[in-house]
Amino acid sequence: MKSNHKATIVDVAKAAGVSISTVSRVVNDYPHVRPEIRLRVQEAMEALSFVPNRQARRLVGSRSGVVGLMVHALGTEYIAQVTRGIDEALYEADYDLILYTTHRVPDREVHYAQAVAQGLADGLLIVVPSVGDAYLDTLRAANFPHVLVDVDNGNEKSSSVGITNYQGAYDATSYLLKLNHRRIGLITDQPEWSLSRSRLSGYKAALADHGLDYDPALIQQDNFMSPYTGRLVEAFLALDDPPTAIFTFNDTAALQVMETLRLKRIRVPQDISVVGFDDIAQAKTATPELTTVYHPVYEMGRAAVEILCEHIENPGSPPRHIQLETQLRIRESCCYWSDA
Amino acid sequence: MKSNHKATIVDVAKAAGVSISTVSRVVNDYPHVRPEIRLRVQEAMEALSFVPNRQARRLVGSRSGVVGLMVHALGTEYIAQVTRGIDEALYEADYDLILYTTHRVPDREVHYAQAVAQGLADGLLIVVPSVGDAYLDTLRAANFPHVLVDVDNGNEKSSSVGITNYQGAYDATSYLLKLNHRRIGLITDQPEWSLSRSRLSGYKAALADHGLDYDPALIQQDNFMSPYTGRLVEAFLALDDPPTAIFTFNDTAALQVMETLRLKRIRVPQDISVVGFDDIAQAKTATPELTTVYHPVYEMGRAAVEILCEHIENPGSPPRHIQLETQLRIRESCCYWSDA
DNA sequence: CATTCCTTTGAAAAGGTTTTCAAGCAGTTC
DNA sequence: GAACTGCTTGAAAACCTTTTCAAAGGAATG
Repeated sequence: MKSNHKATIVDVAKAAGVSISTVSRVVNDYPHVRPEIRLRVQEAMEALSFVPNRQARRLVGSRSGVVGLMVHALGTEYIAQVTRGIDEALYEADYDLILYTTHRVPDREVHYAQAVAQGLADGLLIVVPSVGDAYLDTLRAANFPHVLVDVDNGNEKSSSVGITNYQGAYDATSYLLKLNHRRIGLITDQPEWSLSRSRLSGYKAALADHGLDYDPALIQQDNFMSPYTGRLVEAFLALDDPPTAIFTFNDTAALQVMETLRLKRIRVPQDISVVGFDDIAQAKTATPELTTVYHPVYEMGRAAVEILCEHIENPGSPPRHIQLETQLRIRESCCYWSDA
Repeated sequence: MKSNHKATIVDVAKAAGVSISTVSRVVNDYPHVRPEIRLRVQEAMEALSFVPNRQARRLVGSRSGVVGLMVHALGTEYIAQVTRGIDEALYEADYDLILYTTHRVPDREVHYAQAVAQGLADGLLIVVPSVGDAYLDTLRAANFPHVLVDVDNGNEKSSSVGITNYQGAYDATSYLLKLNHRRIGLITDQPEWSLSRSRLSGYKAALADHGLDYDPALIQQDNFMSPYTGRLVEAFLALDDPPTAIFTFNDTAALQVMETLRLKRIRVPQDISVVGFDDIAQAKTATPELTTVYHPVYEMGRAAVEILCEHIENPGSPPRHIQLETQLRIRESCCYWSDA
C-alpha cells in the first residue's frame, strides 16, 4: 500500500477481498450485500480512510453536483438573506454552489448563462430582477433547469419564486388609508421590473377601493442613488398639496426618506408617516422603527432550491410558480392623520 | 451527430478530422499544432459549442478553474465587501468561485476542506476568523494553495492577508486619550481570534504610552448577541468610576452601544464618546455618525486572490503575508472630555 | 547518402467511480 | 429431479479528458 497516495475503491476492494462492485454497493448503501461482507468492507474503508472521489463519481453520473447562482452584486442584506436560504437548502441536498456575480453587466449574464447551460452546472438560480429574455430563451431551449427568484410573472415558461407583491402593496396602502391618509406619496423601483408593476397595481387598487383616484404627481421613481431619493422627497414637499405619508418599494429608500425628513426637522410619524418594503434588519433598529412590508427572503431562497432540485431530478417537469406571503409589520413610523 | 447529447472532445475530433490529442492541444493552447489545423479545430469547437467537461478534466489531474471560498455566513456587510473584492479579482483572473458557507459548524469546515483538497478546486480562500488547526494541517500537508483572510498570524506557514490591527486599535485609543479621556471601556471580540489579541495589545500600548495602566474592569467581551452588548454597557455604568468613552472591536457592537445609551438618555458624545472598528455603511448613517477605524475589507479580498493565484501558478511558492493599513475615520461620536 | 534532430500527429493508457450484464448459488415449485 | 426464482457477486464497459510515448515526416548535419 502506497501511503503517499489516496486510497481508491480498488484499494478498499483488495483490502476487503471483494470486487469493486461490492465496495461501490456498500458506499452507496445499495442492497444485495451480505451483512458480514458489508461490515468487512466498511472496516476496510475505515482503515484506509477512504473518501470517494467526487470528480470520478460525477463523471460517470453525468451530474456535476453544482448549481449556479447568478446575482447582480453581493453588497446588500437582501442578497445575503436570499443566499442564506439557498445555501442551506443546497447543503441539505448535497450540491455545491458556484457564484456568478454579474455586477450589472448584461454581457456577463449572457456569458454565464451559456457557460452554465453547456454543462458547467446542473441548474441555475437567477436572482436578477430584470431578466433579459435573450438568455432565458437559451436556457428554455436547452431545457436547462432554472428558477427565477423574486419575479412575479406567473404566466412565463420558466419556474419562479416570488412574493405577493400586489397584496403587500395593497396592505401597506390600505393601512395608511385607514390611518386617514388621503395623499400617499409613492417612491417606486424600476418600473420595468415585474414586481414593481405588481406593487404599483396594489397601491392603485387600494386607493380605488377607498374611492380615491391616484395622482401621478404622487408617484416618483427611485434610482438607487442616495442623494436622489432625498430630492424626490423635496419634490413631494414642494407640491401645493403635499403627501401626508410616503410609501417606498424598498426599505433602503424609506430609511433615506426618514433621514431627509429628519434633517429638515419634519417629524416622523407626526408630520409625515413612512412605510417601506422588505423589512431589512435596519428597519427594526431605525429611529423611529420603520413600519414595513415583510418580504420572506430567506424562505424564497429555500423554495427556489426546492423547485430547482425537482427540475434536475425530473428533467422536463413543467414550470412551477410559488408565491410566498408578505406581511405588514407595524412599528413606529406611521400614525393617524388629522387634518387639523 | 446526436443533438440531445453534449458535444465531447471526440465529436470535435471527428468533425475536424483530427485526433483527440490534437483537439486537446488546441483546447489547452499547447504548441505543436499547425496553424491551419488549429483554426479548423477551433471552428469545429465553435460549431458544436464544445465545453470541456470539468469532472473529466479534473479527474485526470489538471486545473479546474475554480477556487473555493469558505465563509461562516453571508448575512453581514463585512462578508459582502470581502466577497466583492474576491469576486471581482477572480473574474479578472478567469476563475469561477465555489461558495462554502459553514454556518459556524466546525464539522463542515473540515468536510469542505477535505473535499476541496481532494481536487474539487484549485485553491481555497478562508474567511473564517478562528481557524481550526486540524484542517489547516491537511491543506498544508497536501501543499494545497490557500490563503487565510483577515487573520494576523504572520509567523504561520499559511499565507494570509490581514490589516494593521495593532495600529488601528492604538490609533483609536490614542485619539480618545488626546480628547482627555482617561477611563476608556473596551468591548472586545472573541479573545481567541488573533486579531482580537492584536487589537487588545494596541489598546494597552496606547494607554501605556500615555502613562496609564489598564483596568481589567474596563475590558469586557462581546458575544454577538444584541441584548448582551447592552448589558455590557450597563456593567460599565454600574462601576464606581465608569468610563467616559467606549471603544468596541466592531461597528455593530458600537451601534448597539449607542442605541443602549440613547434609550438611557445618555448623550453621545457629550456624556460618553464611542469608537467602533470596521467602518461599515451604517456607521456613516447613524446618529450621531460613528467615529471608527476603517478596515479595508474590499482591498483585503483582492489581495487574497492575488496571493492565491500566485500559489496556484507556482506550486510550492513560499507563504506570503500582507498587512493592509487601517485608518481612523473621525466623525461625530467622540468629543473632548472635561471633568467638570 | 546516412544520421540526427525537431516538429507534428495519433494511439493508448490513466484517472476513480457507477452501472449493466451475466454468472453462481441456494431455495422453491411442479 | 428439472425448471424456475431471487439474492449475491464480479467482470467489464462507460464517462471525458490529459498525458505519455511512439511514429512519421522533413530539415539540417556529418
